[in-house]
Amino acid sequence: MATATIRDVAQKAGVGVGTVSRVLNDNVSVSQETRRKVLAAISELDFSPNLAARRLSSGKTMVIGALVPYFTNPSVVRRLQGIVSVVTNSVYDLILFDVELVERRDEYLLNVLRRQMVDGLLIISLTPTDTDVQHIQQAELPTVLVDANHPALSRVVVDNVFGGYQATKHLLDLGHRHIAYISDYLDDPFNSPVRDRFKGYRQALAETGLEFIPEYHQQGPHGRYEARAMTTNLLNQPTPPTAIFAYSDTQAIGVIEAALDLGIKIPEDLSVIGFDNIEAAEYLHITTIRQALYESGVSGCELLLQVMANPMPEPQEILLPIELVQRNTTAPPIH
Amino acid sequence: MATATIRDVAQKAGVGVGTVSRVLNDNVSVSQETRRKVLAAISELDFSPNLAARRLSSGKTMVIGALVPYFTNPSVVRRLQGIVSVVTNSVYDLILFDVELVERRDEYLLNVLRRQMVDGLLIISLTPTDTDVQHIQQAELPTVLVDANHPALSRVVVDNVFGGYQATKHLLDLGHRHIAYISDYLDDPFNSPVRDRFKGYRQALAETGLEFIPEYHQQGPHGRYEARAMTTNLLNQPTPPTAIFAYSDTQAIGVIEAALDLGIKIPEDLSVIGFDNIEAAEYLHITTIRQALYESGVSGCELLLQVMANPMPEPQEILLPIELVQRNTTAPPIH
DNA sequence: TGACCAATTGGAACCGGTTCCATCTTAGCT
DNA sequence: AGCTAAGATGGAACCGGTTCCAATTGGTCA
Repeated sequence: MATATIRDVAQKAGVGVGTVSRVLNDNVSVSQETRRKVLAAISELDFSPNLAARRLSSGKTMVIGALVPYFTNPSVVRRLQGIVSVVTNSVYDLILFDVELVERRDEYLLNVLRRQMVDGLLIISLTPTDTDVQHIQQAELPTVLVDANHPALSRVVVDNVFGGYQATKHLLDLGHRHIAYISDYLDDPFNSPVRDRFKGYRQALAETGLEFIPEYHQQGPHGRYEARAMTTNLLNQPTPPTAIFAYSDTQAIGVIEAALDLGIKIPEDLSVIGFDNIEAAEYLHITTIRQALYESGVSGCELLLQVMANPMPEPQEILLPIELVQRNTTAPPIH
Repeated sequence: MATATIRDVAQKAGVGVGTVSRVLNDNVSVSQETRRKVLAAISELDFSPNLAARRLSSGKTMVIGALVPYFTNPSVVRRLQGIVSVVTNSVYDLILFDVELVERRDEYLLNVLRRQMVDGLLIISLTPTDTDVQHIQQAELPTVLVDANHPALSRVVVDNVFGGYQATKHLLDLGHRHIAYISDYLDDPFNSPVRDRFKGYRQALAETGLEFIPEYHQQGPHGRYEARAMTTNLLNQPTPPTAIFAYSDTQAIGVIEAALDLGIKIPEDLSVIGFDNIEAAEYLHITTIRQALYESGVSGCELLLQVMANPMPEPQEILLPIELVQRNTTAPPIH
């Protein structure tokens, strides 16, 4: 069956197309009787308005976009789950843009902006440049950052400096004095948390009067295997660290595996603390800094819906709490 | 800036709108010189074609839909990651429909079909009813099932009966004779794997001359906590099982936690085998049946793209292999 | 040289909604 | 009774692309 159009409905109901449109969009003035007739015609023809046409004429897409980096990253997935839970209960649909290659990030953003693909945009764990922000503002697209920061955009963030500080402080409090940090590349322009946590790490060290030892900071691509390699580097040094702060739980798992390989006991010989509190951290009893991943998605999406409904003059910031979760991978050093 | 339209481009380039459209869609006959002029005008005006308009006039949405149940389920996430990896490298965008409530499943499907929201549809882990299939065929929407089965639709599947058989056989081969199965509700019409694996379980038992003991089958909502409760039920029986086959790794984790609570040692006192081989199974060294989750998403999406490009008269079936992964949660029974 | 054909191009019609404006009722008020 | 205002309705114009048809141009061949 060729799908019915609004004109078919109008004809069948004996009214004009404008009236049918009014019935479809409720709220406007249509008499009871007319509405009844139109609804009857609609159900008789099994009519459902064509989305593309509706979008073109109304200028609204009824779609929210989510720009995510590395959809394979468990913390990103968790945030997305929060987003999905909110979108599912709204009138919007969700379109997913996965940025696997940082070089293609721009392309995506511009594409989304210029083609009016979405009514609102969530950017996850990708710090936008000033140029990006300019583009966004020019396009007047409601946008919310989740786990990324920019003064000109609304955002849901966590105090990563404090998180890095807290993780390091925990190790210091246990008595460790040789504390390493393994992380993603510090100079990744789109990853600001990696720098913030590093800052917190150094603050805690400085506060205790410890010097920062460059050899104790290893950086590389994100991932379990990469973390494993970095850990081996660390543990083969003349004075190996007695504790390792990993930028993410995923990396902490790599650290643990490397230690296992080398016959180094955790937490007796080596303390490990991660970050994020992904599910696997719970299974493996990894001490970590919990951040509200799922909730960040929920809040981010709720904030976006608000901004879309009535644009706010000032960008909003929602700060989510973090918390040390002590489990079984940290303990005082032996000597 | 009000975004430029194709007519603005036409005017600036001194050509007709048809010509601009031809340039945009390549392949048709446009002279070198004209093409150059048009492209110049396009870049000068920073023009990008409006998607809604393109969709309306061409009838193509350039969007693929993915209908998934419980986006929080790790195996579903893994499949989706496979899908995303393929979609990202295609010209299509991905729209995600998360069905949290089974009752709303129909609503989603009909909505997607009738409003021509997508050019192709992937249905993950949701077995469609005959009525659903009728609707899909009526709408002539290219559709591929992933981890779900229906003879009239193309699909990517795994032999779940064999999987259940293999898991149970592994336990039998180790010498177990009291083997329980914990699973989702068997009568969930949209979850056929749960029944298939159960069938395999019973086949293996029967083949060994063992009777099926109803008390050894526990069913309930999917989840770690629910699995924990079911395990406690099992282990408190007069003759508790010496081995448990869990429908999913997530449930196997619940089983392990319950055993830990009760001071029951794994694998010495209790063997546990899961299904799926999600990442956590690797971390926790759970013996399981590996199915190619990520690959199922990849193949499913590739198959869909094929079907969309040139519709096939016959529905295709791709059967992915499964494999026993022996780790540390299964061993021979003590007595 | 004239007929014919292919390549190129312009632009109207169309996709199926929304929206605005003009028109027509009808009730309310003096 | 006459006038006004509010409510209901029809339908043209519009959103911004694609596509088809007709027209123009230039080249080829007999």
